[in-house]
Amino acid sequence: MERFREYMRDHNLPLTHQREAVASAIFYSEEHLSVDDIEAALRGNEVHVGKATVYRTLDLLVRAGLVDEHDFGEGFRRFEPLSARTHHEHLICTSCGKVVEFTSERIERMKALIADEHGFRHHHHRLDIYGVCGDCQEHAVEPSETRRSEFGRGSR
Amino acid sequence: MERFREYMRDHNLPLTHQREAVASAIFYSEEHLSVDDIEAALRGNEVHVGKATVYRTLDLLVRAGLVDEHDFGEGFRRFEPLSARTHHEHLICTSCGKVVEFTSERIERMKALIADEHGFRHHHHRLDIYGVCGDCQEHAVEPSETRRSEFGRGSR
DNA sequence: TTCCCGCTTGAAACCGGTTCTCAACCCCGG
DNA sequence: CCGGGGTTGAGAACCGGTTTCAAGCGGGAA
Repeated sequence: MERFREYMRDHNLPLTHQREAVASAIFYSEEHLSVDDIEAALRGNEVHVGKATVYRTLDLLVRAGLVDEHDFGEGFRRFEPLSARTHHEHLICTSCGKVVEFTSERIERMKALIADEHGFRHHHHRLDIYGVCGDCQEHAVEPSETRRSEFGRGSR
Repeated sequence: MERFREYMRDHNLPLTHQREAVASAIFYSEEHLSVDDIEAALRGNEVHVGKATVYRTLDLLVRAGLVDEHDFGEGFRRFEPLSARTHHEHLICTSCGKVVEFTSERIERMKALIADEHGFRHHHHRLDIYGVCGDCQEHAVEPSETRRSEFGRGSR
């Protein structure tokens, strides 16, 4: 949060109530928030924040390198604070939607290697593993072969 | 293509001209096709295929496990035949959009290991590496720090 | 402190991909 | 060849996300 204020100062950008509200909503959450989540968290707050401003502030935060943007194939994006934590990958449960994070030093090294091999200047990457988490494996109907296609297209 | 007809037969689904047209458009292409690409390829054909049918048939093919669906962050989906080829990952150029495929036995092994570690029953995964390809590194303006955020949100 | 200008904001219009609706149509078993 | 249930197509609806533009602020200047 302090880093956010610092960034705004350094770039001569006005620090409005709306921007602070959106930023704190993200920074004080451990979740991967959707725009809906953020709007819900802000509802009832003393400062009202419109949808457009939420999107604009998220853009700003992503550009500032303070927030990371994800697409889990739900049809909309999710955001998470990129505090001091290192880059990490995601394990996504196709049954309940739970997201578990993990890191792998070996994958970090491998991605650079592979990009090199193909003449690419590596920039960033994304590794998402989809599966069924332990909880869902227990008290769940046997996952059918259609499970995968039911997940991932969202509700649009 | 034969596997497609087989699937339809086995599931008692009518094999219409439209479905055959869409299926062959995909199966006879080596590219990652968008719905637009598919419609363009079908234009001028003797059988006319509506947009809705293209989407419905793609759904069908994905569910049948004959086609794979990708989201490269362009704002729309792309599809590719999942013939007999093994699973592969993607290297995506953030400058020209070129997609290079690669496989890595080590990654295959690692993903299973990681899923296990967290109690997940692994199902599928996606590894996309974003960077700048060799061609674009040469005759391109020096990639600015904003390049990443400009890419990935599509043109919507 | 007050003034002022430029950046920010919000509501609503807009956009483009995808899905839904429903009447007309076709595949296919009988 | 018939009949009916699944399929099709045009367009409307839907839904994230972005743009528009008039009104409103932030914060440096005076």
